[in-house]
Amino acid sequence: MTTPERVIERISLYRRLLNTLKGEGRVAIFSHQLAQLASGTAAQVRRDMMTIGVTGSPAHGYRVQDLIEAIGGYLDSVQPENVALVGIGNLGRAIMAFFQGRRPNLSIVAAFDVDPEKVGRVIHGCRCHPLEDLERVIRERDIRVGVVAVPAAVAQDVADRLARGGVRGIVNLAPVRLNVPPGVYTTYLDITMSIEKAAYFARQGAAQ
Amino acid sequence: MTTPERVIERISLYRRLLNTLKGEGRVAIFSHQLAQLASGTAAQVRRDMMTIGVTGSPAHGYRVQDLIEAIGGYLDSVQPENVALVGIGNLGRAIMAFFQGRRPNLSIVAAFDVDPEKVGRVIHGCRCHPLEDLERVIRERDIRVGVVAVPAAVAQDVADRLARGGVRGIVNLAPVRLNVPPGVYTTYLDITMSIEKAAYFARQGAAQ
DNA sequence: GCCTGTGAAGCTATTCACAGCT
DNA sequence: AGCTGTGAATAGCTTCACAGGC
Repeated sequence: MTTPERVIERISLYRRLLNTLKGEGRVAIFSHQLAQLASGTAAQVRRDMMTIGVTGSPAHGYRVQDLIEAIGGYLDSVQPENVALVGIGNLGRAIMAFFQGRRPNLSIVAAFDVDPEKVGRVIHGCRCHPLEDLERVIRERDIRVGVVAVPAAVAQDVADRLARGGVRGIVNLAPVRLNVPPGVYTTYLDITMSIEKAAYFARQGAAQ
Repeated sequence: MTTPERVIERISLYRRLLNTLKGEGRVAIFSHQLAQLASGTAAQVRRDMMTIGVTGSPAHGYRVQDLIEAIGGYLDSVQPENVALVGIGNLGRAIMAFFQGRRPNLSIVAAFDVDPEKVGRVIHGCRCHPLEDLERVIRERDIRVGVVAVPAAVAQDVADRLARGGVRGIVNLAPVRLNVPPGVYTTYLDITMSIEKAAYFARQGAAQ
C-alpha cells in the first residue's frame, strides 16, 4: 500500500509538467507524450496512472485536468502542509525565493537562523525566527516538514531539534548524513554527489 | 560494464563518510559499520566494494585509506575535472561557496551570468563571465560538466549552449526538464520534488 | 567467533504484449 | 489504426547464506 519513492518522484514530476501544459491550454495527453516529457516510457506512465487511480480513454488519452486533480488527491494532504526552513544563507534564500507563493498546498511558513541580523525580519513573505525558538514555533504552527540548509557542522543539531519539535519529514541539503529517530523520513539533496555523478557519466559517454 | 547510477551515488557517499572517518584518525572499518553510516546493509557495502575492486580482510575489515584511493580511481578522471556554473544568484553562490577549494579532483573553474554587475568579478575564487562567452570559455578550459542554476525560463537555452560548447554532463537545479542531444548525461536536483516527497512520506509515517 | 567474498535466491521495478475499446 | 489497462515476462537490484580465512 505504501507507494515506492520512485513512483512518488515521478508523480510529482508529472504534476509539474502537466501544470505547464495546462498553462499552454493543453486539454488532453497520451501516455507516450507524457512519457517523453518525463524521460520515461509510455508503459510506465500508464502504470503510474493506475497507481493514482486515473483512467484515460483510447480516443483522447488522459485529460490534463483530471491528472492534476488526481495527483493532488494522491500527493497532497487535505489541509495545506506547513514547512520550516532552517538556515537563511544563500541556499536558504534561494529556496525561499523559489517557493514564494508557488504551491498552494505546500508553503514555507517559518524560517530559522542563528544570525541576529536576520531574526525578526520577513524575507520572501516568511518570518525569520531565532534557532532557539525552533521547537516552539514548529509545534505552534503544526509544522511537519523541515528543510535543513545549514552548514554541515550544525545539521545534526538542527535535525535533532526538528525531530523533537515533531517534524516527520526532513529534506537535508547539508553534506552529512542525519541520524533521526524512527518514524522520521529523511531525504537528501546532495550537490557534490550530483556533480560527481555527472562527471562520471560524462566520461562514460552518457547514460540517462 | 557501466556501473548503475545507484551504485555511483553510494560510492560517492562512501567517500565522503570515509574522508570524515579518516579525519578522525580511523584506519579500518567493517562493512556493517560503513553500512550503518550510509543507511545501507552490510551485504550491499560488500557488493559495492567488489564493484570498485577493493578487498578487505576478515580481521580488520577494509582499510579506510585503501577505500578512499580505490573510490578515487574509480570515480575520478585522471586529470582534475573542470566544472562550469551557470547562474550566480543565491543558489549559484551557495554552490560556489560550498565547493570553494574542496574537492581536489573537481573544481568550478568558471561561472556565467547575464548580470553585468557580476561579470568580470571573481567570486569564491572563480571568475565570472558573461553568458555570451559560455561556449568559448567551455572550449578553452576544456570543461565537460556544467551546473545549471538559472531561472526555469532560461534553463533550456543554457543547456543548449552547454551542449554546443561540448559539455557531456549537466546538473540541473532549475525546475524544468532539459532536452539535450544524445551523449549528454543530465541529472536533476529538484527541491520542490524533494519537499513534496518528504511531505508525502511524513504523512505515511516514515519509510527508510 | 566474526569477518569477507560471492553464487544463488528473492524481490522490486520496468517493460512486453495483447485484449478490449473507440 | 491507435490508444488504454493489465497479466505475464523480464530485467535489475538487494539480500541471503555459506564457504573460506583470520
